[in-house]
Amino acid sequence: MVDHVTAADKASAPLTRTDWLTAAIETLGDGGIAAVSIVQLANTLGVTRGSFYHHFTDREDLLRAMLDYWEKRWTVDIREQVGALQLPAADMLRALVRSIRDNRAAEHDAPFRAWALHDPLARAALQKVDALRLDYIRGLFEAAGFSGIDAENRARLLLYYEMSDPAFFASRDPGSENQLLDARLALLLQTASGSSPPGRH
Amino acid sequence: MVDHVTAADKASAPLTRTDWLTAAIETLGDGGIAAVSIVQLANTLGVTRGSFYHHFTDREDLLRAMLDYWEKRWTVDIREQVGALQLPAADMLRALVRSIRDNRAAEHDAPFRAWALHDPLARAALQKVDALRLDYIRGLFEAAGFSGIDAENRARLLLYYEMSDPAFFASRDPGSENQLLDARLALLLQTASGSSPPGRH
DNA sequence: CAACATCCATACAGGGGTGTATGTTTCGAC
DNA sequence: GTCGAAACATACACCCCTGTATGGATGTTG
Repeated sequence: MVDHVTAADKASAPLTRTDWLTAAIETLGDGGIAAVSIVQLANTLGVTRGSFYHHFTDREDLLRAMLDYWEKRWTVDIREQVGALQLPAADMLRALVRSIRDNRAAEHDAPFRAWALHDPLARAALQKVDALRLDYIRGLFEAAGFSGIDAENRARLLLYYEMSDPAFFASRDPGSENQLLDARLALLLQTASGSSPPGRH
Repeated sequence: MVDHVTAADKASAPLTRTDWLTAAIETLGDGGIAAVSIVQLANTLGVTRGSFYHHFTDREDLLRAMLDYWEKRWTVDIREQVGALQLPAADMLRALVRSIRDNRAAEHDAPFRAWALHDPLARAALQKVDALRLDYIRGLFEAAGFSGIDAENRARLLLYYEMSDPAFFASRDPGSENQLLDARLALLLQTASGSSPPGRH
């Protein structure tokens, strides 16, 4: 989404390895990993497959490059959000959720998640990213005063919500969306001081 | 002599449309929708493609049948779980979560979810099932005394957790798993601090 | 036993994809 | 200007898949 491709459109601007990469990731988002075919990418880039095999050795070479790119992109983004604000944990959680929504993170890595379902390479990359995200969120909840199982639960509840909601029930009006978010954060940041439910234990 | 019409294994037991269906769904779980090819299914079933085109008109005919089967299976399962127990809502929620885990529901419909990402047919079926599930869970939270945005949030938090956790961080020891579950239900059934506790029902 | 439908095999036509080997153009360096 | 590498085109061999047309086997029924 970042690099405005230097117009490999009309004039003969020579393509780079990154041009193929970004085109492949975009195609992954549109049609899944099966749609990431060399001929199709060559068509959208306006060249033939001969160009591809100059920049990559294999199709697997491209797939690995896609995963590396995606993985590093997310580790970088995480660190940005970590270092950016110096606020109370509750506010940082709110900012994080907003950032996830604004960047359409859930929609963006859904195809990677689907890909990882049947490809060990993609699964390995995904597990790294997921672990990083959960660690960060758990740390925020711990900074907010929770610990142990409680922090773990709250972190997972928040992570899963933000990753799943756009895929499950997409596009509600932003008004009720914000209301839901506020109430949700209040619930997840609530201490166990009140009445406890009739659960065993 | 012994004509158990069960498994089309060795002798020439004629295949049914359902045999192809279940084989297709199993293949979907193993390799995704791209792996659901007629030749491959014919190989695993021990016949040629000629048999397929006797039971189905198209590949799309098979895909639609898979979605119908899956959709109806889940509506049936939901109704079973609705009518089964007559307990307080909190206990029914706990039973529901156990059922989801025991049936490996999340793992089972992950390939459908991935499929729906790039196929409008699958997406339509998935949205029906998701809406049904959320309605049911929200109803349980409303029976537990929550309402409006609060019930909606709690229902989604629980649904997303159960659908996501196996895919994100698979296979933890069952001990801490149960601890997490208890604490999570306690959190989701907790009332706002200071307000009057909700009577059940 | 003959007619008929069920179930499956075989053969053909076509499309789309990967890899590889080998030209062809373009452009900068010396 | 020529040499050579970069960037791409072309052509070939091969694989996997779909759809359709047609034929063969098997059982059931009157």
